[in-house]
Amino acid sequence: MRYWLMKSEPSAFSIDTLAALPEQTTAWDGVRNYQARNFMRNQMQIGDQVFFYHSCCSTPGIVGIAEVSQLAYPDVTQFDPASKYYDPKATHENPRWFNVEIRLLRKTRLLTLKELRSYPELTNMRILQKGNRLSITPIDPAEWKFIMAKL
DNA sequence: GCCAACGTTGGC
DNA sequence: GCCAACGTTGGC
Repeated sequence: MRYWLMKSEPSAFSIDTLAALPEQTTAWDGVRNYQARNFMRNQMQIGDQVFFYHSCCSTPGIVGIAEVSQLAYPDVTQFDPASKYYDPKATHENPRWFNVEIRLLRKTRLLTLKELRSYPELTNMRILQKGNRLSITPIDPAEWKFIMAKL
């Protein structure tokens, strides 16, 4: 089993949006970055654990724990001309973009980016590196354990 | 709103 | 295959 961190902008889709859904499950669609896609398509397994992270907000940080509840399948928004995630180069025969589904396990306190930066144990985290923009990043098991103990 | 960093596109 | 231009991300 692997561990991940997945970013979402709360103005678009927050932890509370997820919590309010009937099954507390959502398709992680709209990812248009090849590295992030490859993580979902090639590596994510059902049961993988996920930190849900709020980015692009006044206080970015980890706000919840989720798990992968469905393996990757073609992202339906790439075929929808009305969607802002529409990709004219994608076809049903040869889809470009994939998404997993995740289910909320629980909300947590807000563990801020600032606090993450304060722990020497976490200095190698991808999300703390300068210039990092990747919306899905793997988390080291030791880092996962360390963060869990702080939540 | 600013700006640095990064990814993607497209001309050559 | 290179690289400049452009668009996007995301912290501050």
